Amino acid sequence: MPKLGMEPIRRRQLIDATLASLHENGFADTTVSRISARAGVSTGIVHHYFQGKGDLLEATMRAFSSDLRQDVVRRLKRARTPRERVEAVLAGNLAPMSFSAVGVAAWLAFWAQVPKAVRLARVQNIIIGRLHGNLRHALRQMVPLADAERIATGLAIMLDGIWLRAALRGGKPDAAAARQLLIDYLDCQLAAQQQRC
Amino acid sequence: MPKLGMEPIRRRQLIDATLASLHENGFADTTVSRISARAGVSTGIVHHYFQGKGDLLEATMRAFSSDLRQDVVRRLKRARTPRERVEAVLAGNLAPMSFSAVGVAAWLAFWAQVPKAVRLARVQNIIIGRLHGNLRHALRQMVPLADAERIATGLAIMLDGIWLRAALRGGKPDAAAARQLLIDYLDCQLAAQQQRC
Amino acid sequence: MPKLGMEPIRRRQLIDATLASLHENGFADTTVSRISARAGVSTGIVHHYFQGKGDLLEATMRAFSSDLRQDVVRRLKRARTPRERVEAVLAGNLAPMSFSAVGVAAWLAFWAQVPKAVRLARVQNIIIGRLHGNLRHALRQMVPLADAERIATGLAIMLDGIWLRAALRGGKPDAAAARQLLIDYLDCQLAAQQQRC
Amino acid sequence: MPKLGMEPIRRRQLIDATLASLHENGFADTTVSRISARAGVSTGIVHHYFQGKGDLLEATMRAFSSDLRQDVVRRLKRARTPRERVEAVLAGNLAPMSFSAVGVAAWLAFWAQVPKAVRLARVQNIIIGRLHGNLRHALRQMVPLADAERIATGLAIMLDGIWLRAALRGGKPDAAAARQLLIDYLDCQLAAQQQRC
DNA sequence: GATGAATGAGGGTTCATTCAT
DNA sequence: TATGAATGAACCCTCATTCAT
Repeated sequence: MPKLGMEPIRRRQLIDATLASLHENGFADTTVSRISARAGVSTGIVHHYFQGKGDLLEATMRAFSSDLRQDVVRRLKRARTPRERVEAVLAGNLAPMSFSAVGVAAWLAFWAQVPKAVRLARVQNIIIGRLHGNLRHALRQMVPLADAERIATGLAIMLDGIWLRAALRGGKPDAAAARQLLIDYLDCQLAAQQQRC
Repeated sequence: MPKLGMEPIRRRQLIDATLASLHENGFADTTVSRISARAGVSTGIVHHYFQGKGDLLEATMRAFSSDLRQDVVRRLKRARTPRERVEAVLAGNLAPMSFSAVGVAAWLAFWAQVPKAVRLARVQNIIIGRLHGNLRHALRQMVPLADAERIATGLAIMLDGIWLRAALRGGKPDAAAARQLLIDYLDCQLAAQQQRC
Repeated sequence: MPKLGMEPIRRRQLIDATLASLHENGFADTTVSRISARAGVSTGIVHHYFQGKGDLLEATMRAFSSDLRQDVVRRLKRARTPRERVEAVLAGNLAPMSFSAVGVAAWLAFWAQVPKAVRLARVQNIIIGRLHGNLRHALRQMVPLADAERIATGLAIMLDGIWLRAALRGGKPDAAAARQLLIDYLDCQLAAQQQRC
Repeated sequence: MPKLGMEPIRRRQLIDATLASLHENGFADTTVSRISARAGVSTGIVHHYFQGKGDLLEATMRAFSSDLRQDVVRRLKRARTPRERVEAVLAGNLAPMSFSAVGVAAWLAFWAQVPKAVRLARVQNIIIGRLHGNLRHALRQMVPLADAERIATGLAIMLDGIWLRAALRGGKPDAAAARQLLIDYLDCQLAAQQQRC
């Protein structure tokens, strides 16, 4: 008699083990057998719940981005003003759940695969699009469209730089300093825009 | 007498082939045999001029960073004012020689190895240190130290974000747009600082 | 459920194939692929059941020495007098199971690795120690300790010479002639010792 | 203008370097490049003075055995009685020049190649033949032929066992202890033979 | 559902040998 | 005579994947 409902459990186990291994071993040393060992299952199981290693990696990237997204959405719902919405997006991208040692390390590993892995590139595009969209939409209510576009791009790129640096430095990322840098950029740009009017 | 003086020639050939392969095949598929094939030599030659694959990769990273550095230094020499010096550093980091499709792709590949490759991490730290130092030093003559520090960090992180995005997008990087973003950030910060006085 | 209990079977298969290859191809040409081919399995399997080639070689040496030891122990159990015990040790070291064309060839190959392979040296030391101990203990009951020591050493060294010669000559070792030589040595020494009293 | 008469010098350099490497690195790690490095010449030179690595190894074995032989011959010339001649042969095989850490290590390495290297086997056979011949001839004048044969074999095999043990133990071989063992064997056998008459 | 035994292609690396100089 | 650049085959080993159980 087969155990029922194991699928979501096993998938999550393997995805978590993949994230952990990306952080601990790096992409090159994240093998199927290491992932399954960390998940406490056999190697064969990976191909039972995923089509292969590539599929597992893609699922991991999606799961991670989905977590991040949900956090941002939750924060956006609580935001009352456009400014609060911008800050909600930034805060969501710096929340400890995602902006962690494991998170940034895994994400850097994914980035490096994007240029050659079409499936991962697709996920990456969606994430970038969502981030830009969220920022643009909120900023649009504070400044003209062209400025909103420009500032959104600046914030998004700076956010990428922040994640990258966090991954390169290792250790627990400093969310406070990161937030400071972004808010500083935001304030400066908004002030300059005000002045031009 | 054997052929003499082949070492620098072969080393450069292999380094160039490595850069090309990182761009074309990605890090995972950059194998010794692919590198040597592209360089038009046998696989054995790699171990004749380098300690191994890891050594070749490190040498490639160093060579690339050295090229970039020389470009920056050359530009710094021509700069007359502090402002020109800041712009020289930025321009050097966006010059077509380094900020190219091949360059950013290779660099992303290296970034991904940094967390697990101590040797590459060392190179990376030197580069970051140099970039921050150059920016800080020039800015120091325009604004108070604390502000110089802050703006230098902002510019450096944004520069990383820009390279990352360029690598993720693929194709020829848009240096003009990148410069715009950085100059915009710089001007905005300098203006804000002026106002506070 | 996968096939269970394959480990001891496969290990023995591979160890036997290693012994055969050492005899047939010599140490230098005993490669993982030749061993696995002879065992009728893939090359990968070697690293499934052993840490690597070195581990397999060590395991082979241990298995061989263990076989030899068990034979000696069995014979020692049947021996009633000290003299019978000495002969039991010698006979065990000349029994067809170990003192065969394959056995002596493999053993010569191992000897040659001992000076540079710490792991194998360890095994070798244990074997030598056991041989000396067994001989000394039995002789101790026939002659004074100093003589027992001396005769044991003579027998052990002669045994090594016999195995070495057998390996160098090739073909089926001549156990009868070897036994003759050893018994001759033993008798001569015992007689001389008697006379001195 | 070519340097003349380099051949014997270079050959000897390479042979000495080979012996040294066999002792230091073992057979498996005695490569052409290590040998030539130790001899202070280029790798190509080996194939200039020898047909290849195998030829160099054979030449090394021959040179070593030739040295040993000359030492024995010199001692035999000085021997006045049959007994002195037996002892001369034994002493020659235990003289520090050959019976050294380097010598026994190199010799063990050669032994291991004998079963699969016809050329080396040939050299080995000559050496063994010479040793047996010398011993037999001297003993023939002291005891009946059958006994001379038997004792010569015993001494020769024990000598092999002694060299083998010395190689396995490492460090400087103990010639005195070895001589003791052989003389002890010789005396015992001669005494027993006397008695039988 | 789950195992882990088994495969075999492909990885980096070493090495004896050749050859232009 | 002597060099060392260059080759390419063969080495050990790792790995994603498959499959009988």
